[in-house]
Amino acid sequence: MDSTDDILDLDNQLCFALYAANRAVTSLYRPLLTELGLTYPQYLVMLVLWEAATASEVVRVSGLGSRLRLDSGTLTPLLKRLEERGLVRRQRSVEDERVVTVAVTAAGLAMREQAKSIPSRLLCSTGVDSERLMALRDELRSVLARLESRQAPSAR
Amino acid sequence: MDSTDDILDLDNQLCFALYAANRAVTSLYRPLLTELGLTYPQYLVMLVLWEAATASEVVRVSGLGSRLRLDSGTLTPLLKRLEERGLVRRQRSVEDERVVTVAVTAAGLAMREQAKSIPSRLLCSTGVDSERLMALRDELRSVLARLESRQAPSAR
DNA sequence: CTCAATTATATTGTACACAATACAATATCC
DNA sequence: GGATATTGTATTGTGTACAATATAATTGAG
Repeated sequence: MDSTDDILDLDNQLCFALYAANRAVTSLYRPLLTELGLTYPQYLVMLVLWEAATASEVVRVSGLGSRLRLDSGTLTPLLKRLEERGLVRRQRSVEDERVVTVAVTAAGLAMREQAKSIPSRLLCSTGVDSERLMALRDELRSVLARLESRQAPSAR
Repeated sequence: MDSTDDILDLDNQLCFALYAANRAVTSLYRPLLTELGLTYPQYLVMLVLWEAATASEVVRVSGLGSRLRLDSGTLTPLLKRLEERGLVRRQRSVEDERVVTVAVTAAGLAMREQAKSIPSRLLCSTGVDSERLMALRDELRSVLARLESRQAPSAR
């Protein structure tokens, strides 16, 4: 195997490390979120909506999308499932009928109390010390910011 | 907002940083892989198969799964699509008929030459220096190893 | 005022992920 | 050697992702 072959070596690749680590972490969340009946992306949506409810802010589908970097093709069916379960209310704006706002219901807000234990329980289940995880998080955020500033010109 | 609310703050969470960074990196690959007509997970499968072809090793579906951390429910349809395109050959073993081996065809091997340019082109498109990315990759790998050693006892 | 461009969301189709289950073949225990 | 457990892959169903397209409402130019 010559040196150019190493370039394609799977284990050398950042992409795969990210891909595998992401799925490993998601699978750590799975059992905890199953208790709430949420999937991982649903949990992320609820996090944003809980934050907005606390700050008394109105959230649109487009706002959720830019925050979570998801498009409407992903969010619309996800939000409809949360609405069917009574956790969320979708409402078309009266000023601009193109806009759909999303807010947690009382049941959705109540779920927040159960969700509060998740971050600390997850941290325990990793077996990795928290300073190291926070450093990793910061590095990921920094790289993400750089990537997004690069693709911004013709953003989705 | 009291301090316990911070725990659920989206931006504090490693999980989201991983989730978003993974999708951002995948979307950087997308245009390059589209030239080859591959999706990102298909590309990862091809990387393993190219490596195996070089080493003259036989790869099973289960081997692909443990390497990529994917199960047969994901791999079987993916491999069938690669087979339909003539990039891959699936063959049931004669010694043990439960086993299906997967290998690249001549066309699949030829694609490797085109794929060689991908890592360096991707690196350029990130705009992040490579030392930093390698450090991030190593840290992710290390955390992944720790997570997997924890969940290993009752692995999927 | 009206047509064109833009904006915001929804819909459709393809392709992962993964849990749950099915099923067939091999291995093992007695 | 036959019941039982294990192993390896396939199938099914649910839920994301995302490109491409559709639709409807708003904005803006003339």
